[in-house]
Amino acid sequence: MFDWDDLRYFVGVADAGSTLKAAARLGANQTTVARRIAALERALGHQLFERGRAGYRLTEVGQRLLAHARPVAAAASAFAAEAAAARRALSGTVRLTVNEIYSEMMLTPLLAGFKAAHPQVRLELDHAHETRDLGRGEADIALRVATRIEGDALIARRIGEDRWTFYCSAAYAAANGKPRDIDALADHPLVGGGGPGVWDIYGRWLAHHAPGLEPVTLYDSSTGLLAAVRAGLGLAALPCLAVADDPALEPCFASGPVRRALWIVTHERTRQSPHIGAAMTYFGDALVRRAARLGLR
Amino acid sequence: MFDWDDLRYFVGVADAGSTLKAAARLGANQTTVARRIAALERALGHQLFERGRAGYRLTEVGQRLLAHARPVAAAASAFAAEAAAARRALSGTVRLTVNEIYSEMMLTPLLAGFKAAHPQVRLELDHAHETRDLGRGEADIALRVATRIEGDALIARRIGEDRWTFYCSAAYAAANGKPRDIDALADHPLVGGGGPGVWDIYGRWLAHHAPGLEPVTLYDSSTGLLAAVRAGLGLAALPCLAVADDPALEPCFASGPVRRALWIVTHERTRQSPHIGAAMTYFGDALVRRAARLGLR
DNA sequence: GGCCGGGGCTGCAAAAATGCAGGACAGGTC
DNA sequence: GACCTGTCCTGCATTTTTGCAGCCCCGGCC
Repeated sequence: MFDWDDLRYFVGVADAGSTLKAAARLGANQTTVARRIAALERALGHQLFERGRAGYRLTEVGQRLLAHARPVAAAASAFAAEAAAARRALSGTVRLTVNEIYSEMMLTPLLAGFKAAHPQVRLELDHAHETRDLGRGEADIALRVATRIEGDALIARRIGEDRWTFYCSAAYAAANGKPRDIDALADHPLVGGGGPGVWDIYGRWLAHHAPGLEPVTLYDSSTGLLAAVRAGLGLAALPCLAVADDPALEPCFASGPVRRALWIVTHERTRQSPHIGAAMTYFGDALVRRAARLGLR
Repeated sequence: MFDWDDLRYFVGVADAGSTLKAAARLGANQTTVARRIAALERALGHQLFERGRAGYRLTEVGQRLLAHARPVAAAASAFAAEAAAARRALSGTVRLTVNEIYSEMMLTPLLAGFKAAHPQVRLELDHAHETRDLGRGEADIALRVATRIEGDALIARRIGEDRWTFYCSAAYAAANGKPRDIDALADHPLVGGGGPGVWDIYGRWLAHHAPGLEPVTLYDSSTGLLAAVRAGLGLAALPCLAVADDPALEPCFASGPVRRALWIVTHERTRQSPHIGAAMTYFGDALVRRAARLGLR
């Protein structure tokens, strides 16, 4: 019987294209990766990869077997996520996943209050770009933008509408004035990027409504994007819920009708845990109040 | 990250109940099994088992995680089956799974002819009691009893009806006479068993139609059951398709109306392979002819 | 044409996993 | 009460795996 752990290397090398890159990603040594692959090939009786100077390329058999190795990898990572979730549940930790652009302005000010109200709960903020699977236990609570939340056993509470508006810094507005509509946008420099989750929405809107316009700079993080706008580098479309009360920013004009809303979401199974329930209530209440204050119900 | 291979030991110990039994089943040393479990617990940060004098008992967390470990094990064994199927395809091997009671009389006489017609094909006969999953590549061709074949991409060819009749040996009939119907059955000794697949059908029929009757002997294999009937030990219900042309056996009376049929089945994906196609045609044709000869269309 | 970087392979020493033998212990059995 | 049997754990020698340090090869670039 082959070593199940070798499937990790199999998938890793197939995805990375070389044992060197795979080793870096898997946190192992190139030699080890090459040897695990060789061992797996010996055990299975198949050559999985074609060795070339350019790297490891899947053989036909390898390709076919890879399709069956992926489910193993998926199941193994689901197992790991479940173990992590159980560990959090036992240690009173709550993992909250949220795009960082919403995190800084909306969540950070609430953390001290939450800590004071629930001193025994440890909070982990997860700003990963990927969407976490709550059903799998990859996170306990998520802040999500969607028209509505779909999922087997997800419990979602609506925070408020997710309106986006073009913003510039107060200093920029004083020096250059503010555009009043899309057509005036061409006379102002645009700052783009913000990472997936922001640029997905913002960039797609730009491409659709103002096809000629190119941002002068692209940031890969939303903190960078925000900092650039605050520093007066130019304009960017930003979610009102997150930045409407930032005194350094001034709204120009709304970027269109609102279809989406921001939701706070958890999983039915994990909501029973008192820590997670407490966090849902605390952050849910506070965020709903915030949305009402900003007129974004 | 934990070692995926340790999940094999996790599931093994959970099922076996002790590291010693698990080690025997997994073909490893008890010490190794215990140490792999300890390593997994360390990596996951959870105690999976309660150690006691009587063996390893799952903790609550262990139970919960076991439910997520099983899918990994299932995916891994599907991967192994796929690799084995690919190996067979490349080496020109065909694996045919069939209950042994059908195998001896129906298939064995055909093997020499098949070998002569297709000398390059290696044939593996699999008499396992479990049903093989053709979709997973656990076998290439199956002989199955069913009212109809259901499955995603299975190709099934009907051989003939699966009628069952009570048989005894010619010598037994000469000495004791033959029962003409169910009611006369009580005056004759019954031989039971035959392993799963035979006793499932035969035993359930007995329990339903002749509740008081107990077999004098139970065999766990169908070769044993057949040999006992041939030796004149008593009567047994047997599939006509398999034994109707056995000169040593005499039919008594049919055990009921026929709902099921015997099918030869393969998977769409594997049928493309010339070896498997050749075997399907050869055995399918020969078995259909046999069924027609015995009047069991 | 020399140089550099990505990639793979080999030899060797260190580290880890494995199997074996032995020991302990609880629960039956004669 | 002596004696199995099934179970787990520990210590030690052996085997296997791993990581590191070189070394080779090839293609692109200055």
